[in-house]
Parts: sequence; structure tokens; C-alpha cells
Amino acid sequence: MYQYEHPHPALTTDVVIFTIRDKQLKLLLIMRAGEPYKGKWALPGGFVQQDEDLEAGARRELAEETGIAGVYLEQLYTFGAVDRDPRERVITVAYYALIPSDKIVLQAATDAEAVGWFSLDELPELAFDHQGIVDMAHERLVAKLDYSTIAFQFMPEEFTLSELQDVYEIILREEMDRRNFRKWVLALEQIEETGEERREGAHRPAKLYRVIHPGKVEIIK
Amino acid sequence: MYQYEHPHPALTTDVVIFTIRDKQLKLLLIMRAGEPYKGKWALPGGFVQQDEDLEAGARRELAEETGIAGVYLEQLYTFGAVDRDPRERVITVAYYALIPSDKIVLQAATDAEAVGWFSLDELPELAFDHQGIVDMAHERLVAKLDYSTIAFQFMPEEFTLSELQDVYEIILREEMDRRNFRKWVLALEQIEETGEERREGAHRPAKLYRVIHPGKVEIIK
DNA sequence: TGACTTTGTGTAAATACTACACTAAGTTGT
DNA sequence: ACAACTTAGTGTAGTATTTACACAAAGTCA
Repeated sequence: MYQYEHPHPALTTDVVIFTIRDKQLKLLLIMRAGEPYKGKWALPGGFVQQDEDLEAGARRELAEETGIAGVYLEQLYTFGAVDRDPRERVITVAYYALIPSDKIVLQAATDAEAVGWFSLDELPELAFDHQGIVDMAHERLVAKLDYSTIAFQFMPEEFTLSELQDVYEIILREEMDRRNFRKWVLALEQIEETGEERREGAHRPAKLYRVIHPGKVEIIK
Repeated sequence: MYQYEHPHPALTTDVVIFTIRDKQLKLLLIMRAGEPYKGKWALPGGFVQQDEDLEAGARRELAEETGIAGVYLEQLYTFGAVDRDPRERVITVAYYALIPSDKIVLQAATDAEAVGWFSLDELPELAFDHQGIVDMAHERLVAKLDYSTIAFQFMPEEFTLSELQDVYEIILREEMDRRNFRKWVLALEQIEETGEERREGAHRPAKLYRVIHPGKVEIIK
């Protein structure tokens, strides 16, 4: 047992894990195995350990659920409404992560929990205040596309400009002019040609590009 | 005594309180009366009560230290490094507040603590990781000037365009062209003439303006 | 009433953004 | 082998936005 003179809240991290799959922006949910909200879908997350920094806790949750590490992770917001958990006062520090589509290798139901990728359009009812967390993460992501290179975090090591444009169009839900998009993205000087090209399908092969500073998200104009 | 099965961290809020005074961006610090860091300057803040939301806790601290309420307050970031407090694990949810210069009425040393306004250029050594919190708040404020109407939160009910321009110049540390600034700020359609003018000093009087939606920070272009 | 100080105002040049259509280079089928 | 098909790759002209810049207006004060 742990004793304190004053009441202390419990502390968790929750992670909104985004990826792009099947031309849709998706996020990872797990089905709760225990009470409360048993059987409801929820964000992956859990208690922060006493000797672990907040981001480390979030990365641990992320690794446990998806088996991957080294991806983009950013603190989103801290949710602490008094009644957000029916058991006791629980503060959650929410993070969001972006995963390149080629890195998705789901741990096969780690803790005997169901795990699934859901399109943002078709989310099931979520446990706790997780819908609010998802909404805020989504807003942040859309906003960051406008003033940073965050979208590059969705790309595998090598990609074509059309694939990159697809990512922008999927997240922003608007079509972009191909020529203008290319001019714009190349002017950022954040990606470079690999020299290789991808040849697939009955059409002209596309040049492959790579991110010059992978893992770094630059603020742009 | 409060008992838990698992270890729980302590939870505090800290508030970076900005204002503009003497043509400088200043923030409020209090001198710590007890250990640790006794005698060091620190951000106002304190423990979140069990029945109080996070923002409510921050507003309470703000009211206790400055005697004012109803000002702009925004969550900044949550700091939770394992060793940020030498006593026990303490998570702090940091907020920042903007106070119009005319509202500054410092409580005369509420808890027998020294209180003072410090220019960002001349901060004393701060307790805990508070310098890092201040740096992040400052960055956020500067960034928000570019894409929101947050600067209006520094203005009193009535103000002149020159005074508003001063606020921008002080925070961004760059001079702006008067004509371009006026065109730009009026095009936002977020302020309107009061019809009155301010006559002070040996020169042409200036028209007074007011914010159309006080308290609301709009995202711009 | 002249000197002084800050307020208030327009225009032209440069820059950035937008819209738009055809050729290039492969694959596949006949 | 060549015609049909599909996606990749490219430039320019018009429009909108941003920037640079200087002088008259309206007070106070000696």
C-alpha cells in the first residue's frame, strides 16, 4: 500500500495512434477487457510507472499495443475532469502518434484484448472521454499539416510524390492540384530523390523520394 | 492519510502569467517560502484539489496570486520528469495566462510571499524546471501571435491602434510598418471603433477601439 | 502662432498563390 | 510491333496578397 498525507490522483497516458491505410486515416483502438466500460473500445493507454517519464510511458503503451518503436509521438493535452473515471480521480496525459503504413505489425492481441484499426468516420462508441481526446488529436493533426512537415511521418522510407499527395488529400479531405502540390512540397527542401524509381502497374514509373531529416518535424512558413 | 494500491504522483498546476508593462513583456513570479528551493523564484502554482478540474485549479492559483479572474488561460503542457521535484513524484500541468495591463492589482503578498513582475530578459534563477516551462510558454505566445488574435487579450477595454501595435512589436521584437499594421488588423474585423478618442500629450488624439468578441481568441488565416 | 509630436492615410512594386492541359514512359493485349 | 491505357511529370499566365514607402491632420505647449 502507498500512503500520502494529501489525496493523489492516478496518472495514465493514452495514445491516439494514427496511420493511413486503405486510403483512409485510421486509428488504433483496443477493446476493454475489464470494468469499467468492459467491452467498449478505448484508446490504448495505462498507468504511468513511478520511475518512468510521461513520454516513456506513452511509448511503452505504444510498443505494447503495436510492437513498434521510434515513431513520431507528441503530447496532445492533459484531461483531468473530476468525474472522467468512475472509480477514482484519474488524470490522463494524452499523446498522439503517427505510424508509417509499412510499419504496421499489430501484436496479435497482446493481453488477450481485441485490437483494431478504425476509420475516423466509423468510430464505435468509446469508453471514458476518449471521443473528446480523439477529436482533439484529429484537429491538431489537420492543423499541423498546414504549418509543419508532420505528414512526412506517415511515409515509409521511400515514397512517390503521388503517395505523399494522397496523404495530404486523405487528411485534409480535399483534392489538390498535382503541379502546385509538387512545386510546393519540393520548395520545402525537406525531401530528396533517391535516384530509384518505382515501377508498378501499366504506366510510367514514378521517382522515389526520401525525407532528408527523418523523425524531425519542421515548422514551415 | 490516503492509501492506494499503486503509487500515485502528486499533481500540481503552475501558471505562467504574462502581462505587458513598461513596454516590456513581463511575467509574475513568487518567492518560495519553504523548502525545497526556499528563497528561489518560482511560478505561482499549487496542488490540484480532489474535487477540482485542472483549469479550475489553475484559475484558483491565479486568483490567489493576482486577485483577478476572468482572464485568458490556456493549457500549455504537462511536465512529469521523474526527478523534477526532489521530494516525491510531482506532475505539473502548466497553463499560461494573459492579463491586460490595466487589470494588474497584485495582492499584497498573499501568503507572506514576495511577488514580483520580471522582464523575460532578466529572469532570476528559477526553482524546479520552471525555466523550461517559461521558455515553452514564451514560444507558444510568440507563435500564436502569427495565427490568432491572442494579443488582444493584453488590451484593456479601450485602446488605440498604436497601443495594439506596441504589444505586437514588444512580443515579436520587431518593428512594423504603421500603415500595413492598421490595414491588417482592421481587415481581421475583430476590433471596432468606440467612437471616442483619447487625447493625451501634445499631439493629435487617437481613435479608441474595442475588441468585438472579448475573451474569444480567433484563429486567423 | 509657430514648433512639436503622434495619428491617420494610399499607391505601386514585388511576391506568392491559383488555375489549368498536354507529353512522357511504362504495361498490357492483340 | 503497335495501339490502347494508365499514371508521372512539367510551365505559364492571371489573380491575390504582401511589402515598402512619405506626407498631411490635429492636437498641446511655449
